[in-house]
Amino acid sequence: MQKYILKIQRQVPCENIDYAKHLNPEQLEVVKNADGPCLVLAGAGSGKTRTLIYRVAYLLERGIDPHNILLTTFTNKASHQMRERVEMLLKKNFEGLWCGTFHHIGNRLLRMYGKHIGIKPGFNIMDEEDSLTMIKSCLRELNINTKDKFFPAPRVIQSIMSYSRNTKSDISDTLDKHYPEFLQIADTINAVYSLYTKKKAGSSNLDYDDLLTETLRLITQSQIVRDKLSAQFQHILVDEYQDTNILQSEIITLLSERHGNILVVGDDAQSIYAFRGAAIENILNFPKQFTGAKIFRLETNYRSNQSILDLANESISYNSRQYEKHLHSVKDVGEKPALINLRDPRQQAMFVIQKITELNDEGYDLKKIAVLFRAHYQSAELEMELLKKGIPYVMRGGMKFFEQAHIKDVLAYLKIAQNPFDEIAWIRALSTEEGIGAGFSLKIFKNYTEKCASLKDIFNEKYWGFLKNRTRRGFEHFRRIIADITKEGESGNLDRMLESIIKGGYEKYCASRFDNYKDRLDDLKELVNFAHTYNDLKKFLADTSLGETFKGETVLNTAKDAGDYLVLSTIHQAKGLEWDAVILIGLIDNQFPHAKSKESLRHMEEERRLFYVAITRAKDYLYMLHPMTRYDYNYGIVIARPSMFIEELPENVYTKWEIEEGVEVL
DNA sequence: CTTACACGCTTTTTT
DNA sequence: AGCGTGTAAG
Repeated sequence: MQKYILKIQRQVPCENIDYAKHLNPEQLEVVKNADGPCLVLAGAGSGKTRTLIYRVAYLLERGIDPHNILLTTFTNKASHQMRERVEMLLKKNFEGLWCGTFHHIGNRLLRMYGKHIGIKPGFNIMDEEDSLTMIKSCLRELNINTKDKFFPAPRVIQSIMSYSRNTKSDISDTLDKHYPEFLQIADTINAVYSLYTKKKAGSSNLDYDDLLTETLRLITQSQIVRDKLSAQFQHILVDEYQDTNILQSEIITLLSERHGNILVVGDDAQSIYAFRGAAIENILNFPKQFTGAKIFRLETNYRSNQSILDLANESISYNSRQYEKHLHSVKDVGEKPALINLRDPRQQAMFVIQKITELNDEGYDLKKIAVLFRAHYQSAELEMELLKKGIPYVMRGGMKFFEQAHIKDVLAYLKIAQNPFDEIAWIRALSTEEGIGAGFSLKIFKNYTEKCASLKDIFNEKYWGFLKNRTRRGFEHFRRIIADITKEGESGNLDRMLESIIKGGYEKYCASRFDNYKDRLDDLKELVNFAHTYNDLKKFLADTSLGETFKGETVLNTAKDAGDYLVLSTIHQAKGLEWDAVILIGLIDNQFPHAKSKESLRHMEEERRLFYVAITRAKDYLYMLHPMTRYDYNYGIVIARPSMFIEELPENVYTKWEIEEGVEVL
């Protein structure tokens, strides 16, 4: 073999960006000197994203090739924004840049190199619901009596398995630490786990957790791949490091083996994902793990006024385990956060409405205001009032576009075309056919896997004699659709494939099954439009499964046409965002902190960090609301105590407001 | 075997 | 209040 060097022309490194002008000295230090292992402790609102973006731009300007940079983010949205901002800064596109969530990066690596560890590049990705369906079918197959009151619900089994995988511990460990009541059935759960693993492999499916565990296995087991990748990634940058888990930290450790340029950014005070396996130890132990690591601190807050920050600092000081920080604001003292006691959730909703109306009149667009809460159901009353008053709003999170039944039904057919042994997809698609329900779907799929060698064999009559009447007609329809999409698929026409599913029968099914079928048909049209931008089925399906959004948030009908709308969000979803005014609702005991978190100090401290995250979203105004009653599904309306996160605060960090009802005659 | 309907149980947070 | 399971009818 002969080596041939292809010379790649690069622009001469020249500094176009005036870094010193755009960044403060703390940030500048990071941008210019973050070589080798580096930990950046970035307080809330300290411009951590900005710093990362400028660091990437700086590297690119110095001639580092984009494909040698790996930048991981927490959400898809964040990754798009980062890429965009880097491109805006340098006025150039960087296609090659590796930028995305760990799950995305894992997906990409496994498609490219999975074959080294026996993973087919055409694998499908299961979302949480798919994985739950598979767990249920495992339970059935193993003849486990799930009706026993004592037996954990499938959802619980799912979280046990997922948690143990994300923390790299075995099932019994997880049970011992977090679900001691199920310790005695560890064997059963292990049996479910191994069948689940087997089924997944058999149907060439990866679930979300696999995207991490298999990526780690890939670079652990294959020396060739590890060498290649660790040579490639000259610079690795990780955002939100406080919320990474042990798998993720091992992945980046291995990937940085060769060059050692690993820059992690985070704030231990904002670690809020331990419940799904995030290891706050990653950030706490980073200096120990990488001896000689440089530590940077970003302690200037550009977001909140000093009063809001004082309250935040006071609150977080009740937590024991943390890095020492001294966050200070560049803004004035500003207005003290308001603490408001309301009679009940309804009065709370009325207060919110009046307050946002006032703020609106003062010149704050609705978009500058957010209502935040611990859990989705806390927003029910408010949503009703907003609808009544015709105030446009957007609920962040909630049901995602690609998680809706009608979207998943249609995509199931495409998944079969992509990966003909995808059990979940078969069952899903078949179940939408008339005359075929849960029972026959499974029978048909079993028959297919046992007798057929390829998808073509579904057209071979000798295998399908056992189907009669209605079921047969349903199956024939299914075959016709498969035939159509296979044909369209040959020319790589994704939108035509979708059209043949929708027009070929799903439309009718949709109308008969859903009463809001018109909205759903509109969604399907949008799906077709979205598909039009793709020419690779694999990529299209991966993007849809990983929750790549194309509409941004689900904008409610009321808000669709009104350019301005209020944001409603869980605190988790509000991470990384900011608003001029933040209204925190439902600050009551058992809801926030959540009842289940009171069992251990660890959980309590995580809840307090969540409270900290909520407070530090606010720039100018912060309203903390606690109604005196709440609705309990066992007892009906019950008295609610204020959250301990409020009660523990000294009274000088907030202003108490008294509510009096005055009658306004219209 | 499918479908329709009623009851009862549950509700944290999510890539 | 909504979903999933359980039951009875087609």
